[in-house]
Formats: sequence, C-alpha cells, structure tokens
Amino acid sequence: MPDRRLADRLGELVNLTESETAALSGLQGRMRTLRRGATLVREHDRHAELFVVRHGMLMSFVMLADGSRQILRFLFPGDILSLSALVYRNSPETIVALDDSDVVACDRSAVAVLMATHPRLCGLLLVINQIERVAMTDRLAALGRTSAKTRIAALLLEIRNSRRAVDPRIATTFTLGLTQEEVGDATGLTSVHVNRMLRELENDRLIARGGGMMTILDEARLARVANYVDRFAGIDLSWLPPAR
Amino acid sequence: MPDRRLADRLGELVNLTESETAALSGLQGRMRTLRRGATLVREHDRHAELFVVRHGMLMSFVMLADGSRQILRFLFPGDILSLSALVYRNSPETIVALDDSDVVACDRSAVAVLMATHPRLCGLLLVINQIERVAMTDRLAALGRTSAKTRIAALLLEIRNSRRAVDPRIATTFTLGLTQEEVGDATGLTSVHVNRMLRELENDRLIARGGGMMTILDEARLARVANYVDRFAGIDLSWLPPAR
DNA sequence: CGGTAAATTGACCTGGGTCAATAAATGTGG
DNA sequence: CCACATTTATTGACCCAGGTCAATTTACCG
Repeated sequence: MPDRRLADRLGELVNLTESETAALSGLQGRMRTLRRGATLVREHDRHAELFVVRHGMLMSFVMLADGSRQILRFLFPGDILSLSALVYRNSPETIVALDDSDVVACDRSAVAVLMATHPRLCGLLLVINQIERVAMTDRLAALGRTSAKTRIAALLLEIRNSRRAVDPRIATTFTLGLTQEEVGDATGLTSVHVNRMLRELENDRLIARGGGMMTILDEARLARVANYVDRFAGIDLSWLPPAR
Repeated sequence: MPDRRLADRLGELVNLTESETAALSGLQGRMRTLRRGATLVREHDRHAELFVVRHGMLMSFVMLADGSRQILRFLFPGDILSLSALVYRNSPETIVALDDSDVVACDRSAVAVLMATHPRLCGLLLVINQIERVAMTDRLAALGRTSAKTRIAALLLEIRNSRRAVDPRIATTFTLGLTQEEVGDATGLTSVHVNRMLRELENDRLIARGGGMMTILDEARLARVANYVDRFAGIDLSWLPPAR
C-alpha cells in the first residue's frame, strides 16, 4: 500500500531542486492517524492547519439545511486538504476518513515562510489549486447538465484515476471504497437511483462488479458515456519563476 | 459607472504597501475593449494571458457534447479571469462579454516576476483562489442538492452582491443583465422553468421585476430561501508573510 | 451465529423538461 | 420617429428522469 507525499505530487509537475524538496519536508508537522469514519475537520469549527494526505482515502462535504449532504471531493495520498484554513477562521466543509488514513499537518505560518523563500513552490500551489478548480468546473457542468448515468460513469473514472496515480499497478480493476449512498451524495442522486444506474452500466457491459471490486470493461466507451476530459493533459508550466 | 482594479480588490483584504501597489499596476498590460457579446477567450483555443476586468460584466462557460451550456461564473470589475492560462496551454472555458466591457491583459511571465518579488501578493492570489473555490463548492451543493427556486434565489443574491461590491450605491434594486436562458444555463435549468420560478418568487413577494430591473423585496426571507452563506465573512489572513 | 449496514427491487409520484404558440421587448435601417 | 425583424419572455398541455416508500436480500462484523 504505497503512499505519496507533497513532494512526489509536485515532482510530477516539475523537477524539484534539493532545496525545494527539503523545504517541502520541512513543511510537514506531526502525523495523524485516522480510523475509517473519523472526522478530521468539522464544518463551522475553528481550524488553523492544513494537511497533506499520506495514506488512505478521505472525503470533504457540506451539509445543507434540510439534512442532505453534498460530497465535494475525494482525497487521496499527495492531496493537500483544508487549504481553506489559509482564508477562513472556521472550516466551510467537513473532512472525514473513508478508510484508515494518515495525514500530515502543517501550520499556516509554515506556508508563509515557504512563500517567501521558494517562489516557485508558491507558484506550484497556485497551479495545483487551478487544476482542482478546473476539475471542479467539470463536476459543476456534470451536475448541472448531464444525466445520472453520465455522472456516475465520470465518478468511476475519476476514482480509478486517483487510485492509479497512487499505485500505478492499478489498471481496470480497483476498489471503489464508497457506498452507493456516498456515490449519490457526490453526484447529486439518491442511493436507489445510483443502484439502478450501476446495474445499467453493468448490463451495457461497461463495468463489472464483484467482491467489493469495480472493473472497467470498456474504458473508451465508458469515457464517452462519462463525457470524460483528462485534466492532467495539456499542462504548460514554462512560465514558472526560477527554482531556488 | 465605477470600475475596480486588482489593487482595489486586494486592498479590501489587506493594506497594500506602496511597493505592492506599484507592482500590481506594473502587472497590467494593454487594455482591451469588448463589445457586448464579444468572445475574449474560446474554449480549446491556445491562450497565454490572464486578464483583470476593469469595467463591465462577463461570463465563463463550457459547452457539453450535446450542445448544452454550463455557465461557470459571472465576472465583474476587479475579478481576475483566465487564471487557467497559468496551467493549461488551451483554455478549458469560453469567456464572453455580457456587456460592453474593458479588461486589462497581463502576461504569465509578469505573474512569475510578481511571485518572486512580492510573496505576500502571491499569498493573496492563493487567498482569492480559495475564496472562489469555496463559492464554487456552494454552487456545486446548490446544483446537486437544492430545488430550482433555491438556486435561482441564490443566483439573484450573488449577482446583486457582485454589483454592490463594484458600486456601493446599489442596494435592493439592480440590473440582472442576464436573459432567462442565461440564468438557466448557470443554474442547470431550462429558461421555461426559470420563468416559472421567477414568477413564483414574485408571487411570494420576495422580488419584483420591471423595466429591466430586479428588486429584492424581502432580503432576509430571500436569503433563507436561497440557503445563502456570506463567503466574505469570517476571513482571517493573519498568517500572511510580511509585505515588501 | 445473530445483528446491523448496504444493496436491490418494485410500485408509484413529482419536479422540472419538452413542445408549441403568443406576446413583449429591443434593435435596425431608412 | 416608424415599420419590420429578432430576441426574449410567458403560458399551457403533456411527459419522463429521477425521487420516494417499503420490502427483501446480501454482505460484513464482532
């Protein structure tokens, strides 16, 4: 069960200098281990740290007035989370571990230091932010304008890709690691309808399920159904300031 | 018809030093004037500049395979747009002027320089990104989990607030500046249903319409219907690195 | 092996979409 | 300032994707 640090993630975008790598590991504070189901940050609670996922899987969500839940994002090793601590005194979202997970905490002041000493890393933070913003606009368009089946297909591909980023051995078979209710809360559907759509995807021979595993049978066709766009392609970081 | 620059916007978050203000105006390149309806950036086209809105109103959107449109964001004076040029060679979204508008272009390399010389401004860029990310999660939750009426009410408040940020004289009456079809493309609805919901909000005495103007009659109740959360409250930037 | 959470399915309902026709509002050229 | 051409806004009639409710079944867990 591999893990991935922030430096690994950023290193996939540019070649980090030794000084930068060192600065990134200096950023990391104490490690926290979370049991599956544990809450790391609660919506509306005070927060002043951000975290990097080292191992496991988490999700962030908001609760609405009527008790319904919208899952905003799933979090995997190498992801930065609770970046909102850089702006808000109280957290706008709840973060819960979906699996036993390890996260490393960093204090906000450490980010300030990083920004002053390593401009290129600061730029990379902006870049990561931006990639995630675009991924979020994809989800926005999916919720606003696409069918239930399309949204679920897109979620399956997204989770598979996230898992593969951590463990390159993963190809078409992977653990979804979500209940159908969670899939529904991420895609704006009910668990009942998620179930019906999964069955349809199965009948269409696009996926297979069994033993807690999901298998993509026809990736090209699934990607077409999902309206899938690869947001890690077409990246151009040639403008970044020089490394230190 | 007032305008607002990037320095004005950032100056609402912190007190800028002279050096910072100077750096921000140095960032700005040539001004471009757009007629209503003009396209500034086209989805999938190459792009290498970002812009700051000086005057007017624009929108960004994506088109889906079936020809439907999802509007991602409305843009007002002081807003930075096309930040994705910092990451992607080709634009992930289209940007169109909804009104005659002025924008100032900045080259990506100017941002790199800014980052190296003014760490605090770089931090502020991250902060703005983050505020917008949270605003976007609100929209995500709205699309995924709330009714048509709620989404439209939220949009009305959002537009009013954006207009007020530019012109403080605006209180309850403002120009929406959108067709019902555009409201629908922003909220994931059809123009027909938008029309029905606007009528209901009117019948509920929450809003009034006339002469191209929108009036909020009962803001407290409208905010409740809209599930509205003020994302400019509760900001805490005490951690930022020192100004230069 | 009982007990609880998760998955499935069937029957039925409704919020919002579709289609189509009118009516207003906005522009445009002259 | 007028007559015509486009967009937009409005409404009514009807439809369907996805929700609701309620029962089973299956999988997982100590």
